[in-house]
This record gives sequence, structure tokens and C-alpha cells, in this order.
Amino acid sequence: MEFNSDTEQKIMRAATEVFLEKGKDGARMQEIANRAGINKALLHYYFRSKDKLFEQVFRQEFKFILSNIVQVLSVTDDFKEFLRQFVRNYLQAIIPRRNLMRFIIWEIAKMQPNLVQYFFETFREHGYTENPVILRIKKAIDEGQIKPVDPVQFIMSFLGMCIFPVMAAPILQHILYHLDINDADFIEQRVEAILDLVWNGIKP
Amino acid sequence: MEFNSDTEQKIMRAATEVFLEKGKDGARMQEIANRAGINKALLHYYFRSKDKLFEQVFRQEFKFILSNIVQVLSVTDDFKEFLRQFVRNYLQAIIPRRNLMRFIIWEIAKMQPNLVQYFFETFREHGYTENPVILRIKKAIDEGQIKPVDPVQFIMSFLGMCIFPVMAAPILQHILYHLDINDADFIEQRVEAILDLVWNGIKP
DNA sequence: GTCTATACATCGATAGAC
DNA sequence: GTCTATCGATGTATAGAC
Repeated sequence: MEFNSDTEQKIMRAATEVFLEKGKDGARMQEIANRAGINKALLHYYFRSKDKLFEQVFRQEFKFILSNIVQVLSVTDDFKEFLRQFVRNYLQAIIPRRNLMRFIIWEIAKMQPNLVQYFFETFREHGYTENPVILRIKKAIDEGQIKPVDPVQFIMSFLGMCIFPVMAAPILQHILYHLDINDADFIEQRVEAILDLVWNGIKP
Repeated sequence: MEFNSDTEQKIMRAATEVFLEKGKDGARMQEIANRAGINKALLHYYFRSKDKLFEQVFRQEFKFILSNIVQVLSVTDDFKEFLRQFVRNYLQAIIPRRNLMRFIIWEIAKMQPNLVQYFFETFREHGYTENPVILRIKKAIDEGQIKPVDPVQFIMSFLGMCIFPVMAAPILQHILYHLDINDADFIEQRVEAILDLVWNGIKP
């Protein structure tokens, strides 16, 4: 068996689509086969079972989004500029994959805790042994770039501001008028809104 | 048929548990019956179908959390104090129901847009014809209690800070050390963290 | 590798006795 | 109202021809 055959890729693409949309329980092998332009039997030939196929999709998507985060960490030494880049980069990755965060948050709560190894696997692949986001914040505090804040509380706030609007977009668009996540200007507007709100609270 | 028979209540309780944990697709009528201490046939006797049972559970939970929001809106005129009460009250409602927000965000994205009528139904029941959260923010701006900010952007940020930590708790607890959402002090610590971060960004 | 046909399990729903 | 027994549909997985 070739490692990344054309068919295998078509299946992974289709499976990613369906799983992200319907979730593991709602996804149907038949629908994945249809979208991949093949038949059900071939799915099992390549991936043995629905469980194994799901596992691969989840791993792929999870590592994608986490690598994305880790890569921005060392881009600039200026902390405010780092936050700006972080939001922009993260939203650019997340918004086109409309269901990604919704899917991950939903599915991860049903998993065994040992699957959190994905985090540290990815950290290690990028040369970190500890949570690098916490390290980055502590460094900014030590250097006097921001005032002393609880890194954990700050991470929860900041990630929430980035992720929630994307995840809840299907509802928000109906109750917050004129909101369009996919608008060309949305990302830059969101970047500025977050930084305006946050910076005064953490600047030294 | 009595309106709220004892059995009916037991079913609703069990169904709520299972649906919030497993989602609509992952939930099994058998498991709901087991947890309610009855058999499958009785489920259909009371609720006709899984769809109808789910619909009732979703409606109940959705209205619960939305009523909770609306009630705090008119508690105080001081906007900063309002924010504080909002966070506290919301977290108190959400945290004990560990899967509530995760469930709603997940399921609502799969629904027909017309189910967003639940929002305005609840708004109307409390005497509002427009989105009352936006109104509240606009009022604070008009009165000079906060500086002019985009209400939509602010709502996304603020809700994100409240909801995300609870929804993502299963992951966060593993990568943000010493974090315990269920700790007695968590809510007050979170309240202060959010207000510290936010207030400097919006005070006049 | 890819297909058709089918086995096997499970789930939602109903029939019918009490 | 509540139960047992079972039907019918659907979903995952496999057997076997090509």
C-alpha cells in the first residue's frame, strides 16, 4: 500500500468534511463514500473502521490548529504586536474551516483524557517541553511589557474572545444584526476590537 | 393525560442528562429509559418520537439559559456592577450544568434558522421587542458610563470570556495547570479577572 | 484496488397483553 | 399507564468477484 495514495487523500478530505459537520455520531460512512466518489467497502479497505477513520481526522485537525498557534509564538518580541498577530493568524485559520473549533470542543469532551497527549506531542515537535503560551506571557511580565496578570486567566479570556465568535457564529448572526463573520473586513475589525479592549487592561 | 406527571418529569430529567452528554445523534432511547427507571415503550407513549423529545429538551435548556441572561439586565443601573453581576450569575447557572453551553453551541448549528425564534420568544416573554443586551450597552454609552464601543464586538468579547472557559474546561484543565472550574473560588476569581481586564478598556 | 451483494448488529418505533 | 416482545429501517462491516 502506498502511503498517501490519491484515494486515501480523497477519503480523508471527504471524511473531514462530514465529521466536522455532523460529528462522530452523526456522520455516516455512506455519506463520506459519496463525497469521496467511491463506495463504502473502500473506506474499510483503507481505514478498517469508522473509529479509526475518525481518529485520523481528529488528530489531523487538532494538530493543524495547535501548530498554527505555536508557530506565531516566536514571531515578534513585542507583546502587543504578538497579540495582534495571534488573533489575525488564528482567525484566518479558523474562519474558513467553519466547523473546526465547534467540532473539537464537542468531541474532545467525550474522549479519554490521555488523548490530551496530542497537545504535548505538538509542543514537543516544536521544541517546547512546557506550555509555550504560558511561557510567552510570563516572559512579557518579566520584561515589563505588561503588568503582572494571572497567565491562566488571561489565556482563557483571550482565547474566548477569539474562538467564541467563530464557534457561535450560526446563532450570533441572527441576534447581533449586521454581523457577517465571512466579510472581508471582519478579521481586521475583530483584531482591533480585541486589542482595544484588552490592551488597556494589561499594559504596564 | 395529566400535564406534568411524575413519569414525564423523570423522563425529561433523564433525557436532559443524556442529550447534553452525548448530543442528539449519540443519545440512545434505551439509555434514557434506563436512567429514568422505565422502559423504551413508555418514552414513546409520552413523547411520540426521539425528535420530539429532543425538541422539548433543547427548548427547555435554551430558554433556561436565556431567561437567566435577561433577568440580570435590569438589576442595577451601574454598568460596571451590572457586568460583575452578569458574569457571576451566568457562571453560577452554567458551571453546575457542565455540558449545557457545549450542547447548545453544537446542536444549534445543525438546526433550521427559524429555531432562532426561541430568542425572540424569550425576549418577548420578558417584555422586550429588541435584543435587550444591545440596548443595555447603548444606554450605558449614552449615559457616559462607558466610552463609545461597538456593542456587537463587545458582546462577542464578553460572552466569549464567560462561556469559553466553561465549555473548554475538559481540555483546559489539562494544559493550564492548577485550573479547577468547580473550585469554590473559581467564579469569584473569574469575575475579578474579567472585570480587571475589561474595565480599563471601556471606562469613559 | 475497486466493485456488488450481503451479513450482522443496533436503534427507533409499534403491537398488544395486563 | 406500564410492560414484553418484536418489527422494520438503517448503519457498520465483510465476503467474494473482477
